[in-house]
Amino acid sequence: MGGVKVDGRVERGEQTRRQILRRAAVIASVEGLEGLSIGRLATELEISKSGVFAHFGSKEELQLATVRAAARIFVDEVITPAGAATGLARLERLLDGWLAYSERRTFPGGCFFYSVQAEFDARTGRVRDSIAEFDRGWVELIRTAAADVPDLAADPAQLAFELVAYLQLANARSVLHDDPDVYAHARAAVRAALDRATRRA
Amino acid sequence: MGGVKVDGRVERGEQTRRQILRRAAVIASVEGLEGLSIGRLATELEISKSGVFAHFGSKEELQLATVRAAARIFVDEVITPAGAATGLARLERLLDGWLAYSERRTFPGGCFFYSVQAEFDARTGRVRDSIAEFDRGWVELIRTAAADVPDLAADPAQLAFELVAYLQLANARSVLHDDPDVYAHARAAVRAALDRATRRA
DNA sequence: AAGTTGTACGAACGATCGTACAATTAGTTG
DNA sequence: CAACTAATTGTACGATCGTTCGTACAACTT
Repeated sequence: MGGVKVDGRVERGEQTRRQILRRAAVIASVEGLEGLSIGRLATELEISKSGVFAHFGSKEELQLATVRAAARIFVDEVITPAGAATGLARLERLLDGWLAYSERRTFPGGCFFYSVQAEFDARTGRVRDSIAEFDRGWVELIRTAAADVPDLAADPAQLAFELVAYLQLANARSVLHDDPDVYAHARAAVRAALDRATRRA
Repeated sequence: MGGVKVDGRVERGEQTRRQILRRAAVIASVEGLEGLSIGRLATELEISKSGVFAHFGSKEELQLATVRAAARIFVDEVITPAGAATGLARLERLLDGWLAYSERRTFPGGCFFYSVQAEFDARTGRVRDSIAEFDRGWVELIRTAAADVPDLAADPAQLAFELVAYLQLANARSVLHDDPDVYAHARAAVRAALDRATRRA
């Protein structure tokens, strides 16, 4: 497809940009999107500070681009692997995929979005808005997946709330206490909730 | 008693200190404990920057004192009101008390500890340790209260995990989306979980 | 009264923050 | 080759950060 125009300069620039954003997402999952600084990013990547800055034009744009980059990683690691499954299988694969994504520390600070949500939830501005929108989409995805389970004996929205709660707390407590065992609690809670919601009357 | 020694200077100092910490907890629930700056604190309270600093000697000590101050508020608003209740009533009062504490925005950024946990969970140091210890104590309190429910038909640790998960997600989503309705989801989830765990075989 | 203690202050420190802009380098064209 | 363009750099700025220091003053002790 139209990949004929290959300007080596632009290509290199985009690669640098990807490299910056990858590192930015890693840092932000630990230090937050405010703790993420352009100077530190430059030092760690051995790029000039102005070189980093030029790619985004402002810190807010860097933060927004970092959120988008993390969202792509999230989709690749959690949503895409669920593939074309339907019904209960799809819901299970999404939940299992999320727990695995959190547990394997795709981001060193645990789930990127858990970190930045808590950081920006009480603020205003475009960064908060983009984070909130992503969260809405994720919960809506789980709710829809739940609603697509045949003969569901529960309110999909209520079930989605409970399921997402288990995932979030497992991530939070595992990071805070260096305790991998909480994932077992989360998996047990997920299994029990799905059993309840799918057992035939 | 023994409150006979009343050094007016010390008294005034302690009042200033309390005033600083009250504001610090409010700010930190929105901006985080790192976003909390001594200069801003001084400006808002109309105290000199060095005056604020002198009370703590370092930013880390200010952060630690802020965590302790927030912990006292949390105890006053959530744990003390549960009073001397026992069994299921105690567990219910703790959970309801927490949801009310979050919902009424005792701290403008929602639960103080949710905010700072997410901020410090992947870091190291005394601030993170004190936050982690507080969280351990809270979950342990819920687990113990659950274990004290007569004829409990569930593993207390597992039940505590699920209950705390509902509380945390309600707080998180209500702040992020300015949506008070999530508390209804949390209350329904809590009620259902307690019903399940206490219905007689 | 004189001396001591504790709080609060103002000024300044070096470091780092985000940002601006001109100069430079590397790659693409004619 | 020169002309052009896009990515990157160096230098500098004003602001703010946490921190240090010497000082002022009120309140306590003797």
